[in-house]
Amino acid sequence: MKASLDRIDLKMLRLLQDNGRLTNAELAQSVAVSPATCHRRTQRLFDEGYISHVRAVVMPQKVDRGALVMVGVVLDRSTPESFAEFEKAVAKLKFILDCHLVAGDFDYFLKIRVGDMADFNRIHGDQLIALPGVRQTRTFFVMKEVVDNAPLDF
Amino acid sequence: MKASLDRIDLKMLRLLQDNGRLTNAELAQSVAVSPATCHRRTQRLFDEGYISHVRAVVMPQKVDRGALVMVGVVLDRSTPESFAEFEKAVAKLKFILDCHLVAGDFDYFLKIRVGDMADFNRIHGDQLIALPGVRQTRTFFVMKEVVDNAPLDF
DNA sequence: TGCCTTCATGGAAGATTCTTCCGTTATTGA
DNA sequence: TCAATAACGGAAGAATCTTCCATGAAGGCA
Repeated sequence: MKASLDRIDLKMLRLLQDNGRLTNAELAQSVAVSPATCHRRTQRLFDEGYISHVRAVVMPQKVDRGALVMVGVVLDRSTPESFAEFEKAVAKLKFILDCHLVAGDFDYFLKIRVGDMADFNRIHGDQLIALPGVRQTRTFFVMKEVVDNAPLDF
Repeated sequence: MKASLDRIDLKMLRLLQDNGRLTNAELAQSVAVSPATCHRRTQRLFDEGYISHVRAVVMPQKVDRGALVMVGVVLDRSTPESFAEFEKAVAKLKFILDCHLVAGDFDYFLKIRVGDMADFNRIHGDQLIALPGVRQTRTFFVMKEVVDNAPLDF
């Protein structure tokens, strides 16, 4: 958005996106500036919000969250209050990775991670269709994760 | 999967997921072990694949990738070769964040980030419908990102 | 029980890195 | 051209990393 990122900043962003554990010294060498300058620039990337946070990516299969499900949701009514209530309730469900208001045949798309299909069926019955204003849901079980959460290309 | 994670390992995973920049010393203090032990445990979490990588999360809006689109794809034929060819081609398109083979009305679901709708329309015409074996696509423009890529709850 | 093996832990210390200050250089605008 | 502003790299004290080693706990077995 802002053109206030020069070639060095962009390279730093890409390197940190690929490896958030890079030390300042390594990063400095990779972009050919001094550690002091690199430190200052990195700090700016955080301070000005170019990097929102740094996250260790936990392998879902290793912590019993190997099942991925996409769910399309249609609400009863298309009122702002109805949307707001739904979104507020969704925010409390920690197994929901994505929740996006979309244009098209659905109102919302959800991306959900659980242990297995049995888990999902229980959650679907207990918590999803119980969300406020839900008229119908359509479930798409993910059979193969071809690409999941790829790094941003910029 | 493996029950080889004790309470300390799990806490470390959660803390590192929330903040991948935690220093070893800080993490050690948070989970009440010595820096040496913490260092050894962290290394194990990486070596054994509990943490696949650490990533700086770049704000899409700041690098002109503010538009998010979900796309459902149906292929011409449901043969293994057809699927393989499609997946191979998808892997080369860097603007695709997610690509999942699903059960249901679609064959694949894509999650795509671009600069704006004009960008997407160009990409849709040039690259998406040109993917091998695509019979039809259905586009869902994201109007509001309620939750995007939430941390894994485990 | 007593002993041995195995394993995880914390202290310690040299090596590395971080973080900040400061003088210098490059860029901008009048 | 010249002054003002911003960005740069060197340097150094503080903090951290990384590894080695000795200690102590847990489990198996006679």
